[in-house]
Amino acid sequence: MDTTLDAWEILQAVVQLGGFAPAAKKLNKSQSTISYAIGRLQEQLGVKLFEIQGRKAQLTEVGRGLLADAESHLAGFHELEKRARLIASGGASEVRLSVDSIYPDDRLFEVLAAFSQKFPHVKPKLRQCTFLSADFEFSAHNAQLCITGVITRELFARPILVIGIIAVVRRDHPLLAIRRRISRADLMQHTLVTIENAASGTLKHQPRLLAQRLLPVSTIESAVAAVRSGLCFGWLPKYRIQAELDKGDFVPLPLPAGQTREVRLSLVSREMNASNTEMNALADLLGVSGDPEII
Amino acid sequence: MDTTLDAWEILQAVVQLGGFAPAAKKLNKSQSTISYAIGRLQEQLGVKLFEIQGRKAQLTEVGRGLLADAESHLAGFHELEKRARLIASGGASEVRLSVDSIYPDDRLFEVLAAFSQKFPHVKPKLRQCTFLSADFEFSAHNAQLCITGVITRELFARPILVIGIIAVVRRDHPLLAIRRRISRADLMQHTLVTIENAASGTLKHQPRLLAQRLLPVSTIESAVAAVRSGLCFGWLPKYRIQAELDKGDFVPLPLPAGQTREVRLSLVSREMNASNTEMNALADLLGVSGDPEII
DNA sequence: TGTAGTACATCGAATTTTTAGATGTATCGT
DNA sequence: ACGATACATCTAAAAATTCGATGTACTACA
Repeated sequence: MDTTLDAWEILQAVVQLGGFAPAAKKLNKSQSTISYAIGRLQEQLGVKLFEIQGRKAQLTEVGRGLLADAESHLAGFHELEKRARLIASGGASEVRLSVDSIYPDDRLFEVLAAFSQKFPHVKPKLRQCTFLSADFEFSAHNAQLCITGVITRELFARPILVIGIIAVVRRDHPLLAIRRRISRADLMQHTLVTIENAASGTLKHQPRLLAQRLLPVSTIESAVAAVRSGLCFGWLPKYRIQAELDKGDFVPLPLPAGQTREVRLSLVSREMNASNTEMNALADLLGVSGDPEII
Repeated sequence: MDTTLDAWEILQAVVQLGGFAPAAKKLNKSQSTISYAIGRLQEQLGVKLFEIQGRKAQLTEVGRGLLADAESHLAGFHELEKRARLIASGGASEVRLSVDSIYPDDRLFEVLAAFSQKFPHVKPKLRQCTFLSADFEFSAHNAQLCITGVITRELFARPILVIGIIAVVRRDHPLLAIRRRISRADLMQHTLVTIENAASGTLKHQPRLLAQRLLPVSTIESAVAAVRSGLCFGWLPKYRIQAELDKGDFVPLPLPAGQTREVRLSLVSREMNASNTEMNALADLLGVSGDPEII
């Protein structure tokens, strides 16, 4: 990393205040320091950030583009330092939770609300993972708790929820016109919506047929919408399409037995550490104590 | 800003490689430099990042939490430097576009696809603004082009699209049982879904009745879902609920004339600068040349 | 139980980076 | 043309970072 946070911050100040001298005054530095910092930043990046128009320095288009992105990350580090100092002063603690996006939102927020009420000073930090991403997201987010269906490493995992997945189509889909049991070959004839992980590979839990025509989407919502459009069939969590099933808009495909799927979600934690009261309370609310519910 | 990017990067390396010495080797620094940097970072943040367990330094829970956030922003700055150097080598340029979330997605991506095909080296940077946020988002994102319905400043704006907004309910909603013309008083009796800007105030284009029971949501999708649930009525873009209207699931409220709304989206740009070919091409694709379409 | 080896901390000197103040150059308003 | 403004450059001083050496605490192994 060549550039420094200070340099970007100086750039931001110069642009906001419209000149080197005001920025210098605000940052309690000399004007030459500002000039030096800007010059250095330009040199490191290899681009001109300012263009001298008359006696004013005007941000270039390139500079505008780079600064636009830099500002959010700059704010991120400010936030980070603030948080650290809050923690330092004993102000707050946090519990980091990564949740697979297949986990029902209402359930999640209900739990989070209950938790926040019980531990008002503890900030639950949530990260909604992409669909069925494995527990390595866990380490990426450095989460303490992770709700996932795919467990690859030797971690402490407890089952909490089983989500039924069924293959459905819109009520007027041609697959429903077939009178006999639907075979794999029948499915091959039609487009299947799949939920792809933006980052890496595709979903594993969906029984994939080779050479299947696929419609990749990025969220469960989009997949439901795709099926609603009548364009394709899809393997979807039952609870997410209950309304459509009740109304008769969506119809489950009459597949041979064994063709229903389920995702077994587990709560994964780093250690079976009993010492962290807050974490254990959250785990409890998420349902580790009882038998896994089936929806 | 007290901390430096270098310090965070060192922290990251130490955690990734599991020790001071390996991190030192990787970063081409001496071990004492690493030790100094970590010590300084801890001092600046006021928290212990590592705990010495035996002769190994173990990341504390606090450290894990802070690093988790820092990593994404760190990656952001790396990305930023990379991009700057790409631009420096004449590799690429970009067009930054901010779009109100009410703008139809399919239309947007169609335009973007056509644009990318025409200018493969130009990266269109997209930002989907929140619903009906004004053009000050424009400056926040430093966008060159902005599609918005609210124009507050003296900028160069050209109308491109008119989106019809209608009040709808689910077909079994009690409001439809009223035989006479629906009055304001009738509407007051029922819950209205509103799309709130996460950042600031609420939507202005919806005729708000005082003391109306409100259900605030954050996206148009959620608002549609709320109406679909039958819980409330809502002012929604017609094009987004066409399917529901056609099927008869949603029914427009028979309001007195003048109670239909529309959002007039304009393409706003900083200057009427004719020099930027790419920007003008994108503007063209977005429909500035013809009359604004009405949907 | 002693000894070699590993891992991080600390120290002091050398180096590098950053800073301020003075000065230079170009531009603007009058 | 003049003084004022805005940024660039120069130089010396101040601050920080860096390194290698050494110190301390622990582990593993004999």
